[in-house]
Amino acid sequence: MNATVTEPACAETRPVAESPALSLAINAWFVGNARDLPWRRHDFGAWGVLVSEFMLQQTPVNRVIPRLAEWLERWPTPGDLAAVPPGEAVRAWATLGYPRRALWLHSAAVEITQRHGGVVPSDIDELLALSGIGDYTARAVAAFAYGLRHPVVDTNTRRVIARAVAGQAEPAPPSRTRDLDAMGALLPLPRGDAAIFNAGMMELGAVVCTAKNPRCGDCPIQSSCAWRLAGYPAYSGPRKAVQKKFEGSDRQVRGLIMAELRATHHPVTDAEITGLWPDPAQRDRALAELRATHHPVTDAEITGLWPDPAQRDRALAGLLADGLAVATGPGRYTLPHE
DNA sequence: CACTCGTGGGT
DNA sequence: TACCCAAGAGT
Repeated sequence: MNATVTEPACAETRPVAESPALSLAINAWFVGNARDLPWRRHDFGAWGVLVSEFMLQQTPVNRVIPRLAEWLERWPTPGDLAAVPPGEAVRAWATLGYPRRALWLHSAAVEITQRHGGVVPSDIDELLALSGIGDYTARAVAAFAYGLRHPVVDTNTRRVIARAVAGQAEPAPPSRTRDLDAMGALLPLPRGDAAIFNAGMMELGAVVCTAKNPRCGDCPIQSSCAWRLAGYPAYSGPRKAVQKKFEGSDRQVRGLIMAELRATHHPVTDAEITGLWPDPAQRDRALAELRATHHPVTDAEITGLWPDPAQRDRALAGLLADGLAVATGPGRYTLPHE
């Protein structure tokens, strides 16, 4: 690590890379140009950071911000979330996408409550043991919530390293050890500087060194960027797998069923209702009204969502297998309520 | 490892 | 219009 650079520019593998110039320039830029995002507030807390990281997995910042605020207002601690049924988390997740994350976040809250006394752990391995937390999220929480010195590598960081250090237009396919080593070699020694550098690399990749149409003229490291110095060579590596078309896909059907499930509610028992109000006639009228809008999703409704029976079956089976839907009776489904 | 998993904005 | 892309994780 941190070997002193004694060779001039001809050492092709690492001329600029291990010089501290990169982190110095990026940190200076980040301090002056970082977006004012909620999870960067000093008092945001580890739970808030963890929730934000779950939401930010594959969902853009702008869509996360309002859901995150609602979420933390409703469930200010892991224990608050752990106390409600998982379906409530899925409903509050709304249209952020990939609703399994809501289920996993709920599970993580339960695990934090049970195993860690309701305190978000700071240890990488303990974080990795939580549901829905992988290499990126574990390190992000440790670094951003607790200020610990770990390399944090996301898709932005990988792209910045590929360009600025390796001189390539796009990063090679992700490789855990190689990516962590590459970032680890660039990471400043002081904890605080390391945390800023982790965030700064991500920020640079998010707002300047973007996947398409990078704004190289605004880049704080343009003068040392290996990609620029090489004349912006085009990417020549393996082609990234093209995302399958969403329109008409099983995924779209899942999404439609999920939207229906989010609009439903846990079936209330007669006993619960009896306890709410003394007058039976009034109870029945209120219940009839509720059933018109709040009821388990029925097979008939699902049939109306999509014409292809095979796709409907696959989508529903997938949701049941994932625990995003549960059967509450023959042909009746709701979000998980236990 | 390749594949799957939502949703919506940008170009 | 059809892609492309987005602070990944689990199987």
